[in-house]
Amino acid sequence: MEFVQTWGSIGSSWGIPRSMAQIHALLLANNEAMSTEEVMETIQLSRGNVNINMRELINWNLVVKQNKIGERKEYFMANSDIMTMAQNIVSERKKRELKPVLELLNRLKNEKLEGKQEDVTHFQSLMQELDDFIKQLDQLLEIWLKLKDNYFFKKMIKTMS
Amino acid sequence: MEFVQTWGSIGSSWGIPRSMAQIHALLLANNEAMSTEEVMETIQLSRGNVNINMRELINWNLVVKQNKIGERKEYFMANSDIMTMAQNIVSERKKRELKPVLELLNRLKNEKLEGKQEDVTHFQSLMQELDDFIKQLDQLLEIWLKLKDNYFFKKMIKTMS
DNA sequence: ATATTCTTTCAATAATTTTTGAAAGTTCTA
DNA sequence: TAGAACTTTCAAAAATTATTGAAAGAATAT
Repeated sequence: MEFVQTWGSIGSSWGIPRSMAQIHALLLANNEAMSTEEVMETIQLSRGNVNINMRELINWNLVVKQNKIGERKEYFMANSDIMTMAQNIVSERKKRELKPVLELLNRLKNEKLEGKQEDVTHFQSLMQELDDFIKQLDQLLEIWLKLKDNYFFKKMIKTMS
Repeated sequence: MEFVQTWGSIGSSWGIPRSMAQIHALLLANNEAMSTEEVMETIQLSRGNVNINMRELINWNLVVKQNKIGERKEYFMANSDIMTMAQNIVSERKKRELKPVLELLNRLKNEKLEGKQEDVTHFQSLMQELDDFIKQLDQLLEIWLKLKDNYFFKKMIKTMS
């Protein structure tokens, strides 16, 4: 329960709904799949809340539906591989937040602006810098995903820290 | 203004107050230091709001105070190096959010728990996995900070993407 | 076809977070 | 020392976001 609460408030401070993070934590901690009812009771959330956030967790690929044979009820289970979990969270937020920013930056970078030449230049080079930076960050993430299981990479990380 | 608005809503969706991000964006975009009054007028925020969020930006090392000679008023300027900016944001959030989680994980990892042996083991290995993961992420960030300007590293990033 | 069991929806409500602005505080000037 | 210029504080209000729960919708069994 303490883990569930903490995970919830961390999520919350990063812009992820508290309940969504709590449900995720509960499923992560739980050895086997749980039904909506079980989740509702364990962390005291309404049916609608669990339903909506569970769907979101499924969208993010953090949770999968499971059916038990002979039962109509749906059960849910978290993907328990942490790396995969992180990957999914990163790629989901990238999709939602990185792309729109890049579009804006590129548009503003090239837009004709009124004002003192000096100010315009300053603004446009800021746009350029931000654009470069975000792209570099994106590449770093890609590399990490590609190399995370690579022997030499792990060794390098160990050596360097 | 469009940049300010967008930066504001991105900040907001990552758990950073909208006004704080807006003020930051405005100062970034502006070639020279601005006074509280100027900020208030430009983005229509109350004096208190600007004051409080400006202080926070200073805490995060994203903004510095400046004094113009012969003037009593304080002026503010954003640190315009994007890399430094990113570094400060990362280290600030690390300080606030990473440390508490690591403490929790370590405590729970070692705590005696009641329940089925199987479940306890599952939970404890989750704690271990999360702990390892967060540490690895932290190391990756360190390496990035160390190597970001390194010629071979940049080349590697370029090659790999 | 109807009942039963389970899931989904969404308008209303609640909780949380952010923002305001007026008053108090500070610093400097004359 | 009073007064002007500026900054800080924080209780109250506003805005935003999350949650509820009852009703409607599906799917299956009898």
